Amino acid sequence: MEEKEISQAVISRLPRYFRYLGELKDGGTERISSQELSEIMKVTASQIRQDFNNFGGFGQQGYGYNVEFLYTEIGKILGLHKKHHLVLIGAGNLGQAIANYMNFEKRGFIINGIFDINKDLIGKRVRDIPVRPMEELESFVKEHNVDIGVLAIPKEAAADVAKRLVKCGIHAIWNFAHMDLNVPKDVLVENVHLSDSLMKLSYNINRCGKPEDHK
Amino acid sequence: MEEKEISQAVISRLPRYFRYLGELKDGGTERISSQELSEIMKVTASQIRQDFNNFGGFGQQGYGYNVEFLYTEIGKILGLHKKHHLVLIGAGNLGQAIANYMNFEKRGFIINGIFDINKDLIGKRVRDIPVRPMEELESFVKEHNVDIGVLAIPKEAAADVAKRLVKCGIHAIWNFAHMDLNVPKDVLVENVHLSDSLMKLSYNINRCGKPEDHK
DNA sequence: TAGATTGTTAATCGATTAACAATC
DNA sequence: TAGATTGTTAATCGATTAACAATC
Repeated sequence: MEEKEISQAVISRLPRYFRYLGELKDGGTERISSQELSEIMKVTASQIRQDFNNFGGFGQQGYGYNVEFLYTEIGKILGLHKKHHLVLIGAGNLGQAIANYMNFEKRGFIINGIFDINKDLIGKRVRDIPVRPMEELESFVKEHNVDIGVLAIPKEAAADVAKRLVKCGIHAIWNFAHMDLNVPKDVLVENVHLSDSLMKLSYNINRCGKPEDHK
Repeated sequence: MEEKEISQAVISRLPRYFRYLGELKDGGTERISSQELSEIMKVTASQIRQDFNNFGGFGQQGYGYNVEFLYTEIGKILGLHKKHHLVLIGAGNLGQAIANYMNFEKRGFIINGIFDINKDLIGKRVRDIPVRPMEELESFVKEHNVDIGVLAIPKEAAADVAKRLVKCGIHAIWNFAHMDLNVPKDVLVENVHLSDSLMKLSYNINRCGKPEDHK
């Protein structure tokens, strides 16, 4: 079967669709047209139909889309019907926040292990998961069939840890460190660069507030 | 003077340029050509020159760009030469992580106040800033000339708090809550949707790993 | 001056939107 | 069947890349 490449622009929108459809479903809406959805989400109906059609026909002419079905299908496309096993590197504030924020768990993202170099943190439990020393990383990853490495460590340590993760077979890294990782191209990296995001906001404050201000 | 609108695509790239230029500067590099930078950053030299030229000529033919100058200029464009005053709403794990992660401070982002509904947290100090009760939000914002509201609270509370922030004059929200905010169009919202990011990663794992797998 | 590299225009590519025929 | 709304093709728009003249 033809494997038409789907653009990252489309993929970036899927979680948002998923979110809105989840809310509609929970609110008891059974069906929705691209037109209605476009008004709620503030995008064009055309884009919605194009996006969904990348994955085959989810709708029905004259009817629209079944909310629950569409929700489930997008969930599947996003791989949320499968379990993912994660290790979290870095049990500092951010690491703990990620671990706790994790009602991700109900979406199939399970933190198997937490690691840190800081001896004071080792043995401590975050969300009932003990913090382990970095030395155990490799053996742990291999034993537990880990999918995803989460980097919640300072940028100084990130390159080294990423390398270790890749070496023991991890193909996906969720990177909160303040740098770009240099990994083989079969390794996926999804970055969350908080300061980039804040700078973008800062730019727009400057611009929109007082137009000519950066001179 | 003509105010040509700069696309968000360009703006999204500025923090990354800023990051790399900072590193080059710290590493002692004085000048760099778009060609050299393109190799380091893995983008085209053409895009680099186009991006910079949105803001006027930062380079010099036959020479390239002065790293320090370019770094400073992009910093200014991003508004990093000005101080920003923030209030953080939500002193849970994520809120604390954000507050502590804040070597943002050296970039001019100053957390003036931290707020929470949880009575147990009130009075507690995060980074030496006391957590205040939500009742004090409005008066605090007005007193301290606050620019940016940071929402590190559950989505259930987000809409309401956003409304309160807008009402007392805040025009920029850095939103970590798991929902889109509905605000007047003169209010800027920069979202950090962690779960959207993780889902994107999940999609790509499914796709790249085993091509035909979502059926 | 000659060589290098920008600034900028033109060409290409991709993504979004519009339109409409297919069909439920 | 008639009305509604999708799936899909065509048109538009914007962003990226290529090319090259300007100039340091």
